[in-house]
Amino acid sequence: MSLASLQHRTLNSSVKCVRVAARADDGYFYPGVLVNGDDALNYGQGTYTMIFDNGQYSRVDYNRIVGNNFQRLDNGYPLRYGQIAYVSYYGSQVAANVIDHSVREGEVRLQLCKQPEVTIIRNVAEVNLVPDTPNKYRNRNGLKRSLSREVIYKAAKRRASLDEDNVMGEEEAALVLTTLCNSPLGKGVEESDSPRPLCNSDISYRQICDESPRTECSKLPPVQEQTKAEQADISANCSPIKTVYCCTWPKCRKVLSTYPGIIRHIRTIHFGDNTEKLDNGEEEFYFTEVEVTMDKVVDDVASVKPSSPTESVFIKEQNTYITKKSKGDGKKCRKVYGMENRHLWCTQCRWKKACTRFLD
DNA sequence: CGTGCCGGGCA
DNA sequence: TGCCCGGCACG
Ligand SMILES: [Zn+2]
Repeated sequence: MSLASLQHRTLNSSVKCVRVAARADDGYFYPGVLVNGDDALNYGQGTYTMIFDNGQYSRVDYNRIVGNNFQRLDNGYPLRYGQIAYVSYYGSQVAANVIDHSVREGEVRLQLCKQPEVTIIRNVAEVNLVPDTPNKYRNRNGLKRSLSREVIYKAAKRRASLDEDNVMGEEEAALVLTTLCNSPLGKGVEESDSPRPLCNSDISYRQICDESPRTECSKLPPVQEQTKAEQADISANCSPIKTVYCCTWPKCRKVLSTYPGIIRHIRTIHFGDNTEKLDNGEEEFYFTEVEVTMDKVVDDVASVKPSSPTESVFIKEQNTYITKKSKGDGKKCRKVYGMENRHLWCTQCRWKKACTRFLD
C-alpha cells in the first residue's frame, strides 16, 4: 500500500482508525494509529500498519502494540523514565511522566505534567499510553485527530480548507531558550552512533514522503530522533521533560517546539523557493534537538528578558550531537555534511573554493 | 592527521 | 564560465 493511499484513507473519515501505542527498540512506547489497510484489523497475530503521531509510519508486530484489544501494559516490559502516560486524577484524565515502574509490584510512579510537584502511584492497569478522548484532537468531522501534524500540515497546504490556525499556532510557539541552544554546531553525520532498528527488526521507520516526484526516501532518521519529536508533539504543554528544536543555520537562533515546526522553519525561511533543491532529510542538518526540563515554557519571545530562565533549565543534549562541537566556528560544508554527503555542499566548497554558505 | 581554500589547469 | 584538484597553511 502506498503512503499516498494510506494518507488518503486515513484522512477519509470513513476509515476506522484505532489509536494505540507501540513499543520501540528504545523501550519507549509511541502513540499512533493503526490503519486497516489490505489486511483486516482483527487484533490478532501479525503485523499492522501504524502511523505514528510524528508522521512516520511502519509495519509493527502485534506483540509490540499496546491498547485496545492488543497487549496489556503488564506484560513484562517496564515503562521507562520520561514515558508520557495518561492517568486518572481526581476524576479527570491528566498527562504525566513516568518516573519509574516496578514490574513486580505492578505499580507505576508518575509525575503530573501540569503539576510537576505532584507525584502519584498508579497500578499499571490504570495507566494509559494514549489519551482517551482528546477533544482538542478532533477535527470537524469528528475523526479523532490521530494523524500526525506532519500529515495534517501537508493536507492543509494542499487544500486551505483545514483550519490551519489551530495546528500552527500551537506548534509554532517559539520558545525562549535561545541562549541555550544557539551554538552553531551542525548535527554532523552520525553513522552508527544511534541504534537503528530497521530492516531486521519488528519496527522499521520510513519517512513520510509527499507526492513530489521524489522516488523514495533514502535517508532514514534514527529512531531516537523521531521518537523524541513525537513526545514533544504529544506532550506539547507538558512540563518537566520536553524536547525543543534549535535551528543551527548560521546566526539563526530560532527555537521551535515541534519537529514539523522546525522542518517547516528551515524549509521556508532558509531555503525559500529552493525548497525543491532540498534533499530528502537534508533539513536534519540544520537543527539540533535539546531535551530540557523546566518549570515553565514561555510562548512569547518578546516578553522575556535576554537573561531569563537559563538557571532553572537543565539541558541534556543528545549525546551524539554534541560531539562535533568546537569553538572555532569555522565549520564549513565539508565538516558539516561530511565527505559522504558531498552532494549537499555548496558549489564553492565542492570546487575547493571559499565557502559561500557558512560565512565567518 | 583533517580542513579550508588559493592558484592553476582543462573543457 | 563551470568544474576539478594539487598543494600548502593552519590547528
Ligand atoms: Zn560551503
